[in-house]
Amino acid sequence: MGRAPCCSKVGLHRGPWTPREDALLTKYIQTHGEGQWRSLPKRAGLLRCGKSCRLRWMNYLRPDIKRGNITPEEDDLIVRMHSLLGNRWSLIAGRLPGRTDNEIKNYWNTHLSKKLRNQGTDPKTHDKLTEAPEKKKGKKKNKQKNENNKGSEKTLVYLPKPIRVKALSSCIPRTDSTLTLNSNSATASTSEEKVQSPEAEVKEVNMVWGVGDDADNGGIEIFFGEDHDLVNNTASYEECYSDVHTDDHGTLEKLYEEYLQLLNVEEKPDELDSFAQSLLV
DNA sequence: AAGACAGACAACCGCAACTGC
DNA sequence: GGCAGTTGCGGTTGTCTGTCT
Repeated sequence: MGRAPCCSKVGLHRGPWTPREDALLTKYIQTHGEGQWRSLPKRAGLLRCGKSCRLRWMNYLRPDIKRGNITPEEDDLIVRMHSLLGNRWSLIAGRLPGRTDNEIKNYWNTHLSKKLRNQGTDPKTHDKLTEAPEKKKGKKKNKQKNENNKGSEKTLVYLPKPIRVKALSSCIPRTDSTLTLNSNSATASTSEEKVQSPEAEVKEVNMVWGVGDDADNGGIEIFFGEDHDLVNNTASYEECYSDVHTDDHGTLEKLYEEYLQLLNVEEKPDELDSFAQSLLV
């Protein structure tokens, strides 16, 4: 609180990135790896704030990013994930390999919310709209954005604060994981990102995630980690190093089903119910 | 052809969570 | 436990581009 925004320094570039800036950033990260965003611009010779560099890398320059052409299957998965998770774009993006939270957020705001509205579904709650689909507004654009919430009666929907997934590994690529589940736990395996350094040994690590007791807080926690012993002993997982092909409708379908399973695990109904409620309310 | 408008999406901002001291 | 620095997330805004008049 009260801290000055990191981009407030005068003399720093803002706005669209130039190819040269992209090249500098990419080259630097390929050599030195991600992180240290605050000092990165200076070391990379960029007149940008660290935040801007991080955003540019995460959303556009990372080698594993897939741009454009959201498939109908992905489209469908996004809608259904949104109905489960709400505006947790990073969680949704994490289940769509190669897609970023920003891209999904934009896609939602520009395409999907309209599409749902036209289908008579409230894009926020995924309930059926009682009124006819909103007519196309006339010509006000940006300025009108803020007005939208003023005039109309707002339905208050309680959404719990987003829970931050505990990262037990310092560098887990969010967008390149395949989930495999059994009935007791959710596990995932991931091929570790290779951007740290061209010289860096490419290592492949099994990543696991699951739901467990959070004894400290008396609740449930979701965790990610590098090893299966992070999951309870009964956990099993399949080794899966292959890339995820999101064109594969079956894979996306499976991901969604697995989420549903996660929310319906029978072993700890009370805790999981509350967990599920926290996501769904 | 030119201006107005709307759509799309890249980028920014503020804040919360995390981390290390 | 408190504080300050860093990172990540979601909401919002700015700008570019295509389409319409």
